[in-house]
Amino acid sequence: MAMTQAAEQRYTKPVLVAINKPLDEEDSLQALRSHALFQSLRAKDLESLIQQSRRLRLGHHQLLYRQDMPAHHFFFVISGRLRLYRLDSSGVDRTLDSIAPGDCFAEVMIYADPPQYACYAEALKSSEVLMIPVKAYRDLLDKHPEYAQAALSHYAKRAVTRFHDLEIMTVQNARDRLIRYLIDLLPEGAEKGGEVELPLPKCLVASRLAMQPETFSRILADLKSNNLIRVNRSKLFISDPQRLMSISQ
Amino acid sequence: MAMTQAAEQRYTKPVLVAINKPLDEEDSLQALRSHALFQSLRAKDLESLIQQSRRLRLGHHQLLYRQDMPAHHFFFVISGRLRLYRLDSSGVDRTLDSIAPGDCFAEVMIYADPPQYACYAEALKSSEVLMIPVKAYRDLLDKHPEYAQAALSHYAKRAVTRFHDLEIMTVQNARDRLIRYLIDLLPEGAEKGGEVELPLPKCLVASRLAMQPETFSRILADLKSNNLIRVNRSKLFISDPQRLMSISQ
DNA sequence: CTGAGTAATTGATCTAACTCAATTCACGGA
DNA sequence: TCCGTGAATTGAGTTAGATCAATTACTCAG
Repeated sequence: MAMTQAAEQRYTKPVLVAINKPLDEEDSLQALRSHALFQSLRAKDLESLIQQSRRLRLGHHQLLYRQDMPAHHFFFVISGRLRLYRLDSSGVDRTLDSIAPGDCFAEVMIYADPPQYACYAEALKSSEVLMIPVKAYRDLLDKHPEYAQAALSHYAKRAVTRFHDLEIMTVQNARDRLIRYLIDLLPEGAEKGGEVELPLPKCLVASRLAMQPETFSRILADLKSNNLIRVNRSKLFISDPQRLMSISQ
Repeated sequence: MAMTQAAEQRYTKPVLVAINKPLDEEDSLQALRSHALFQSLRAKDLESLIQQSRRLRLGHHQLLYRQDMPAHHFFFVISGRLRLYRLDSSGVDRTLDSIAPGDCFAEVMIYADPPQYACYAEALKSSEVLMIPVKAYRDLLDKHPEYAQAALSHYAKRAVTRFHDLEIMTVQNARDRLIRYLIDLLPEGAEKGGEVELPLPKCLVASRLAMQPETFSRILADLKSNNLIRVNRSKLFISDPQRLMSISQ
């Protein structure tokens, strides 16, 4: 797709350049403390980890890393939003994941061998991320094996999520993939219905679900005309998830 | 698909019934010792874990567990082959993974909450698996946090694999998904070409790749007529992976 | 506030892949 | 070894979704 090839050109330059901003005045890192990977850490250890990290500010569409780059850091999103995507030889851009504040990404690099990024990561709007050295976290776990529990639990969850994502993609038709994707966006226990916000612009959700933007648009229009959803920009209201699911078969 | 609905009926009964076969005469468990999850375990601890486990013999098409069943065990494959699949409301059977001897599966259940299987598991031919209590392994890690390192590494690898599987499925056309799938089956460093064996019957590979068996068959026939592959039963010879990949675009 | 550039929508083809159907093949069990 | 049942293949017809094209609507930077 033209868009990302443009991005390719635009950001050939200095990926991973840190801003040496002090990290003491930390209200925005509150969320970090409650993340599964860090919540069991003693204050002192977390402090030290943060000291070794750098805060990065990313502009709209700015590239953070490329696929196959050696991976010396993983990331925690402080604010904004990012996406992970792959680019293949013919330049087709396939979106694989979107990442919200409070999430970690590329954290599997802590134990990857060889440690290199499996995809591109770019900011979808201006964002701030914490860039944590893989080595620092590994050293911490080596010194305090008891911290591994939380990490294990997090990794297991991650593997389950990816498995579930794969499951959706084995559904053979575009409409049903989209329906399942939407239902997964609903918060836990919203069987009565609710509003969901697309974590990506529509054309990227389409890419994530292996369909064309036109197809995405048409399916949404169709669901709308059948009163299965109400659409307002990137916000969708799903009144009856049961019925929506039953359409999917 | 009719097949698995039949399986549904055939095996309504006693899933997870163990055979109390002594596990001392262990040559076949050699592979277990070299698995990432167990290789760092001291002999005594591994012994104890095995003592708490049961060896299960599964017949052709026998169901091991169902999706949504509470998960008190995870599994190591001693011999044979299994597959993981989902069944949706309309009875469509979607294959998600195949598992070979030496592999573990459902091991993410060790840290899942709630611990319940995310899919069905059935033997593709007569197989033997070791059924390991989740609690036993957790207790072991609680007692010996130093063992967590290996587990973390394994889980990270698993997450990366799933991510890669997802990546293939975001490819929009059937032919290219199949080509990438085949190339991934090639052993590391077989750029010169080589033989791969399909880990599943063709109709299940088709399901895994979200296409119909007919489509799978036609694509294979087409690749064959273009001298891109040679087919012999479930064995495929790929003479020039580069060229195959370049067809895919 | 305004305009440029991208995203979203909608319409009109076209084609890859699905469906249905019929035949051949191969594997597992007796 | 043979037999039966499900797997694989091949053909014909249909359709979901891709592609191409044109318009409208947002978004963001100046």
